[in-house]
Amino acid sequence: MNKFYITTPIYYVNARPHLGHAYTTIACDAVARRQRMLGVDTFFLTGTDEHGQKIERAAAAAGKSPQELTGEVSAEFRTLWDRMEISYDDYIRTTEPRHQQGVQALWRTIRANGYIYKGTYTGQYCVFDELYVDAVGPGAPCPVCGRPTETVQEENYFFRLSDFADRLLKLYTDQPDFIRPEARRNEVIAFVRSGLRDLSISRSTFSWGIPVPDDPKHVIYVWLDALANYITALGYGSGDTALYDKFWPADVHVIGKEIVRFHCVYWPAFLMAAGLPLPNQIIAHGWLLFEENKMSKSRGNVVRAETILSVLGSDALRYFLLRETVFGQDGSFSFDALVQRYNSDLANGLGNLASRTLTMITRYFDGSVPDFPAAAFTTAENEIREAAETTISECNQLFSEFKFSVALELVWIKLVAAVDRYIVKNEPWALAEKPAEDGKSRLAAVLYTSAETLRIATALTHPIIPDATSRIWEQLGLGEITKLRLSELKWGQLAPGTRVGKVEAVFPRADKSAIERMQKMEIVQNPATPEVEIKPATTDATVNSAVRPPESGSATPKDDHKISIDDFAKIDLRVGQVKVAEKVKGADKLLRLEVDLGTEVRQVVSGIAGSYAPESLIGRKVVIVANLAPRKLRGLESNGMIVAAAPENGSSVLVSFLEDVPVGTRLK
RNA sequence: GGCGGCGUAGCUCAGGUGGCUAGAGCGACGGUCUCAUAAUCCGUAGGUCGUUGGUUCGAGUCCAACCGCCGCCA
Repeated sequence: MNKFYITTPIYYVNARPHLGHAYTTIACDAVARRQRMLGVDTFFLTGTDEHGQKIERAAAAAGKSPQELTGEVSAEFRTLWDRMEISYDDYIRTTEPRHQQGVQALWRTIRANGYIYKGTYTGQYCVFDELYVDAVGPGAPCPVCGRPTETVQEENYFFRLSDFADRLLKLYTDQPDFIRPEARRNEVIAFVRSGLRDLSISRSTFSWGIPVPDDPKHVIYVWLDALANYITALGYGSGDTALYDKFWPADVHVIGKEIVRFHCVYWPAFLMAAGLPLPNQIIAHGWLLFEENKMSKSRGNVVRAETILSVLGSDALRYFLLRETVFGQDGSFSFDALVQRYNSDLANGLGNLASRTLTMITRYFDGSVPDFPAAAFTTAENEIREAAETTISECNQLFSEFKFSVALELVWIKLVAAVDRYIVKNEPWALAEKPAEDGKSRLAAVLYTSAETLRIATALTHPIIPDATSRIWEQLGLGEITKLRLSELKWGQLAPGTRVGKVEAVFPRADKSAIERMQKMEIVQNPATPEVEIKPATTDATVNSAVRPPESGSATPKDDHKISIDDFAKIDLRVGQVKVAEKVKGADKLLRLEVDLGTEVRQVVSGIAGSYAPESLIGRKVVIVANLAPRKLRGLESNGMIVAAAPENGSSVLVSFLEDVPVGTRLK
């Protein structure tokens, strides 16, 4: 069957799209585009994951309905993909009826096969990770994210994951390429070998999700919901399963390394339980680090793709991400490296080669690809030709292994740089001066060889840099590049007599100001430094350094703003525990809290109602400025204040501890 | 703590089963051409191959310990 089905994860809409999302999606797009160019019937799916308690709460905090919030963010993702020339064939949202219907059908099938039962769970739950947490007591932090967990007791449906350990291990053995890279595969095998417990697959403590069939008090666990998108988008569980019949199982699910377990353990088990075919491969890439640090919302160092798009264009971003990083390993991003790559590889490399080659054809042959006698094709030409032919076949292999960086490097070394060298050695401008007829035919051979190599390099890189290569293709006089069949690409297909178009730079050089412009845009649009809401005068470097991202530019504290340790010691920061929390009537943003400081219980009024529901705070350990002068807010006396980070989007994030700390402990 | 991985030129990385003078790309420095986007091309840069011991005629390449970094352990 000549088909290819590739997927990105569906992105969780609790965060705005950033470079990490772009990275996954670009890699999939490059592969999908290449498959289409090979003539394979290709289906490329992406979408958004929109259910769960986290979304429900985020929406409440933003004063929106979950539908409004998810609609907005989902649209943002889609807009970004369009700007990045992502050629997805379908975009699924888990809130769509077609998905809900498919998920419920999947549930029913698994249940009918006897793999779902009802049980009770008591313990800690991390809302952020949508995760039940074992082996920690009440109030303990989530081992994954460090956020406080909540104690819950609920009746749930469970999935008999424990039945699948043997079948999963057999799968990993029989299909060694099922999980890649190798390191991830080994981790998964170790995990499964250590024993599988049944998995809770329903929630009854919130309602933003897909109802469990025949028991609508429960909603289906977000991961079962989300993973199913890979089949519901194809029509599984609907009246029209034509796409499903044609494209399932997927050829490859591309994911980030943080969700390996869900895709390599749970998903195959769900499919086995439902009696459905398994995907052929799951490939996990690494993280994109920003100047050595993990990009994350809480660090405030998330880089938005839009910034790069607006300054350098989509090809620059696509090229950089796939060239600079080794797929599977963590990669690092910086504006500096981006601009350097752009200039050295794209502007000075491919762009300049196109420019000089086409200009010479225009100048010396009146804009028409020259013909030449066979005798003019010498050893030098033959070397280039052979390099082009081997590169074509090696690219096939490298792309199929997701080795984008190697493939691109190869094209640049074997084709782009080789032709630049070839041109200088053969000096077409000098040949053009020669009056003799042999000079003319050599000139023709040199320019034909250059143009033909340019054509092949353009064809091979089109899946990665679609925009510029389309334009080079047109300038070569070849029309629509999408009509090209990569499977038939070979040397000599450039027809003499082809009229080249108007020569225009496809990658204009970027100057240093590009870096500054991008940095400035990030700082304005993505206020990187959450300010610690103590008091302006106490924004001391020692307090702030923990949350200050590197290179936050203008935020560097000036010496004359520094304070002494004595100044800092004036602030009495203490650990307290919230005993009572309630809304202050008539005030949207205020909560009245009673906080136990060990020696006394204080009343504190805090403007965090937009970010936290009162009930979610009870029992939580917080940091209190204990010696703040009392102040009246809405008639209530506030004795102290709660320390929270205050990102500029208006929400607040309370300071908390990863380890347990006794109430009353002084911070210093 | 258990299991696994990594540490090679300023930067990013190659270096199956041990053996020519340890490589590539980028950057830096010097030079050149002029078709081209102040692009190209040529040359140079002399890196304890994390540390310390082993095995061996010979070790980035095998073994051990140690240091540092990272991943997985619901």
